[in-house]
Amino acid sequence: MPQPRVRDLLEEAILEGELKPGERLRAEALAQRFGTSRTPIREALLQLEGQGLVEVEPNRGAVVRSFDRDDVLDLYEIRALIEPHAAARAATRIDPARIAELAALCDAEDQLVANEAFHRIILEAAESPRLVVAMRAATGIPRSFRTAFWHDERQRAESLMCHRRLVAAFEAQDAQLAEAVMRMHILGAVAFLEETWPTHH
Amino acid sequence: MPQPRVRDLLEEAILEGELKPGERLRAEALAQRFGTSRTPIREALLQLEGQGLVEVEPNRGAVVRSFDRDDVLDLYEIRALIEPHAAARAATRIDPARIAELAALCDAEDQLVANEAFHRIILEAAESPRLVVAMRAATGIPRSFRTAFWHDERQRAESLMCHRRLVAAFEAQDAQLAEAVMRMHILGAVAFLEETWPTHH
DNA sequence: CTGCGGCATCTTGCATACGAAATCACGTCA
DNA sequence: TGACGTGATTTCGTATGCAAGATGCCGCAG
Repeated sequence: MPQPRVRDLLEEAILEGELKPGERLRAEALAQRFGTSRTPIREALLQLEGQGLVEVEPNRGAVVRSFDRDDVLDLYEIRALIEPHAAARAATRIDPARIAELAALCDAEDQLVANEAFHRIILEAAESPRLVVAMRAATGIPRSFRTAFWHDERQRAESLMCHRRLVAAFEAQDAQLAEAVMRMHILGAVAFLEETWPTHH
Repeated sequence: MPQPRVRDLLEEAILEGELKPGERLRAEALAQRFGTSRTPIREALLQLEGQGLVEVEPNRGAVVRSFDRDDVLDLYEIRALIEPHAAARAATRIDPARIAELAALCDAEDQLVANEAFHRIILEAAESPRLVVAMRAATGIPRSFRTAFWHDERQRAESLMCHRRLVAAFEAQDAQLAEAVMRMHILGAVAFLEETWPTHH
């Protein structure tokens, strides 16, 4: 097991919300926090910039990217594009063991974490390395932006239903169905976002 | 204008084919080449890794990514997904000045360079920052892999026709048409690749 | 009271130094 | 002859120093 790299620790800190959007990231402070020097921190920040999690301006430092309504909708529009495609590819490539994992995740305790794992497994099952990097570059946001979903009973039920339908589609190796369900799943999230996060602020 | 960053010089060198796929990238040698030290080189390599142009393995160094047939087809499959979407968004957002630029590019001398600019303008006109980074992460390959297109007369003619049709679609702000033409355009390239680059090696 | 200029301080960007891991070469032993 | 182990050399990863650019504060003039 490789020791945890600074990049991953920093990514986790941002996704967990310990470092908040808009917050200035001073290299020296982060170095102390992770018990290392500024060099690995700088490298991590540059990698995370390519992932859209931080913004680095030359000679002015890095800040955690801020995500307003338009950003998040933009992001989900790309998910709505990429993930159905990934699901379609996965339908004819995924192996039974993975399908079992997906099925298990439907009954998991922590639905927030389970949901992430669920989508990641499908993305990887698409067996398109480029698709993975495209998603990574486009879709990282702090989890706090997604917790709203899991507080709404109807949304949670619909999500779970979609996941179960996806498992069924994979078992039947039905690419069209998988694609359609995934598109509905993502667009459902978009609609929920637009409802609960109205324009007027 | 900011001075040319090492990252861009290195990217150019790879896209131009000066550094060939599979070639080992020793930090010290690159540092001398660009008249700098290893630190900026390391940072550039990590950024380009996120862009899919190089592969960095811990404690073992960086290599220019090799692109085999499957890689390139995988890449074009993602273009076929993203660029039609970008074209559809651009159709209702692009301003007339940009359309004029696109029209001018159809008559440009260097079709290889003009083609790149053409697609970049459309991508930016989609006004989706996430879409831009997704494309960048997914679609960088050395230009040598694309030169084949411009040696085939029929392919060149079809390409030019698609470009002109796209300009017309933008003038009419017809998102559906723009999307369809762009999809045909990219899938045409895929078909050409599959013809000219047969599986049997 | 407000806007501006200059100085002190802080932060970044790059170069360099040093320890650690990997690679390579060579000699030994089966 | 071939496989393996050991030492030398190369290359990477991290820490730190220093110069250049950015930030912030205070005083001054209008």
